[in-house]
Amino acid sequence: MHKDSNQTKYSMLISYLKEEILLGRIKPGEQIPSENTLAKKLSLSRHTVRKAISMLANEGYVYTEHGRGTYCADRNKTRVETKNIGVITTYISEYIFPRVVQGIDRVLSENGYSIILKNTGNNTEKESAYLEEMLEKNIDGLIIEPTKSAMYTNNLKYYEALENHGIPYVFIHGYYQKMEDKPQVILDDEAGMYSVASYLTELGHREIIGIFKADDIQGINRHKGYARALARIGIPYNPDNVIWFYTEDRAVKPAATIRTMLENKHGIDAVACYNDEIAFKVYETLRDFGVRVPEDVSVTGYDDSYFSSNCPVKLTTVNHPKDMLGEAAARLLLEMMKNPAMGREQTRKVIVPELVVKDSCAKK
Amino acid sequence: MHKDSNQTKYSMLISYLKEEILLGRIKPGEQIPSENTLAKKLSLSRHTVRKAISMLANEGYVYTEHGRGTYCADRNKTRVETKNIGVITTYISEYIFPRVVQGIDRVLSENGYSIILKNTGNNTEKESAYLEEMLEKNIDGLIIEPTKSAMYTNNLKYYEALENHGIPYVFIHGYYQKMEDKPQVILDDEAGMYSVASYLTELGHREIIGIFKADDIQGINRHKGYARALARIGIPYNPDNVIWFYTEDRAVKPAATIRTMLENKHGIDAVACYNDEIAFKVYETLRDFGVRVPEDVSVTGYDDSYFSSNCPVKLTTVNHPKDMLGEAAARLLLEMMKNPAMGREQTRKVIVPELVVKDSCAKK
DNA sequence: CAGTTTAACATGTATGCACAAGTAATTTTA
DNA sequence: TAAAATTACTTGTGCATACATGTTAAACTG
Repeated sequence: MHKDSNQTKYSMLISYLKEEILLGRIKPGEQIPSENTLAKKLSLSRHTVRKAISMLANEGYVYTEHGRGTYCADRNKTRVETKNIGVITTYISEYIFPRVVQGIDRVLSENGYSIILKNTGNNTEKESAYLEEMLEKNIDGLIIEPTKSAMYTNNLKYYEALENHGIPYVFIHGYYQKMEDKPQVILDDEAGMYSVASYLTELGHREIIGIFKADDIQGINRHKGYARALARIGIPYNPDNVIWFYTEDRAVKPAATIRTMLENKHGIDAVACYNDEIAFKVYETLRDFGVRVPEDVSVTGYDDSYFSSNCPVKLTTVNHPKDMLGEAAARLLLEMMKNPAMGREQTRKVIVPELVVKDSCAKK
Repeated sequence: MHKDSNQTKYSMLISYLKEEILLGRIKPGEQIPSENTLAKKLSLSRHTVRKAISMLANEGYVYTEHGRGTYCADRNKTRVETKNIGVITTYISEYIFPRVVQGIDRVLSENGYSIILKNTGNNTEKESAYLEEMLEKNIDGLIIEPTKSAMYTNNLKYYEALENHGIPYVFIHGYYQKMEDKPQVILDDEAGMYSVASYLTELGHREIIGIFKADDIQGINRHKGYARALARIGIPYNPDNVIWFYTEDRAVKPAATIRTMLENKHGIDAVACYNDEIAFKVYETLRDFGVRVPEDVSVTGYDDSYFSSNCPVKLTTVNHPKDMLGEAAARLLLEMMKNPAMGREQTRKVIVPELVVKDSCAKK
């Protein structure tokens, strides 16, 4: 420290440390001496050292961590915090979305962040537009439910841009297959459907119809769980027992196909449905056909929604830890913002849902 | 200074001064009390006061002049459009909230705006905190569903501050009685319940039980419509036929009271319920008691939600133009931002809901 | 040896004191 | 009366001390 002496002590210390950092003698991430060490070495009071360091922190040269120490910042990467987090959702399942957003909001609000909300309506072009808008808005982080997660996406460039800008993001509820190593919080759909299908086989059912959604990764995974559960006890996979539908079909196709099966006397022991809404429709179709649930046919739903509890025969289903999903995503994002260099193992969180047994299944 | 006590002293002082500035009680250019004055008045050390002031200076709220004093900065001069609109909602009716937000989002997104979302969980203190946060975030406008709209509020100062800063705001779904001339988009709850109750009287019913929520303005207004419809055809108002409940009661009290009435052979021709959820529970209670709907007793809901369509006997109800409500609020706000000097007549929008006749009512 | 406790050390909050230095109004002085 | 000195304020710099709180690694314990 060899500066003009008509300056103040703290400003001398500031210029000294600044120089060390700018000349690369203290490297980004490197710890600088503790306040007490500096004070002793330079014969200053701790207060004076502290003032210098706090001003350096304000200018972005260093950052402090309570209880650990003070570190040299990487000045190329520091951006202005907006305290806003982007949240992009897709097609809104009315009974899932609000709770997930609530979970996210709870955690983020506690930490002084706000949500900027966008809905894509499962429209890929809107997803592009909103990702671009988020980049412009200088958000501090992003939580996104991918649009048509089982299909091809050409929005990869936006995710790269986010990475280049050092803006962390977390997939929620689904992911693109090209990006399966990216940060994500998802439900184990395969395990969920596996437990449902296993439950049905254990009740003695063999002709188990499966109804799955074809354009979401959730549908793909639930189908896997279904197939695995049947395979486990040696039931050969029968494509005639599987009904696939798309977002656009969902109000008609599943119920109509079941009706056709009934008319054609296709053997049915049980129906494992993609979700409660489908299960509710299947229940109504069976009832209208004079088939009793669960005495003649067992039916299962998925999501543990109001469809499951409002159905005259309460539907056995799989719970959907909506709040937890949102909270977990928000927590992961907060951690990533704190510690930008998190390993891949730490950024994938899988929540295993649980079977909820109600009244719609019986032994064969 | 009346902030939470688990904060530090200097941060309490910071929030106090920030509030004074944001609410316009200290005006730009005005001198704030000297460090010693503040220290003495608040029983703090000068150092603590100094720390608070230096942080405020860093954030641009004040500026200091050596030897002269500390002054309030003019933050309006640095304000730019953020293209962000604040949306504050309260207790989340899961089946209403997402659609309203969707409606708001559709209109705002079309115009290049984004939503910053906050939920108060019907907690007045959270409402304060979020209003303050919105003021800090430099939003371009605000749509807010008031918390506990039938009760007293002491958040008026924040609305005044919004006006001082030239930030337009719109109440949605409810309003405070002290602020009934402020911009708002609401449903005509009185008219809605009036049409339901009139429908029931026209079917020949006379002993009409009414179930209403006591802590929302909606409940108060629906009760008015109920009373007016009965009065119209000369039925005297009978308090024994009216059941009041609170947010905390809602799962138990309405159904329990109906059960008691049945046990006491209280005459019941029809039950007009506050909403579909209540109506669903009432239906179940009647069914369990062996009372047929609609042959013995007619039941009506309100909101045209999934409860109405999932009920074994589809419930006659009143539609809730959720999307329209959100859209109307967003449009009104956009107009106000364009033309800041809008007259009062133009800023109040009342949407009249419509009766939706289904299967739960019959002639007497 | 895995799990817990403890001690050492980091930053964070808060107080007290002393004096430096800039500003503005009042008082004194030539 | 005009310039200078005084005085009473303001913010700025600096030191000593105390205890609170978070982190980490070494020591201890079952």
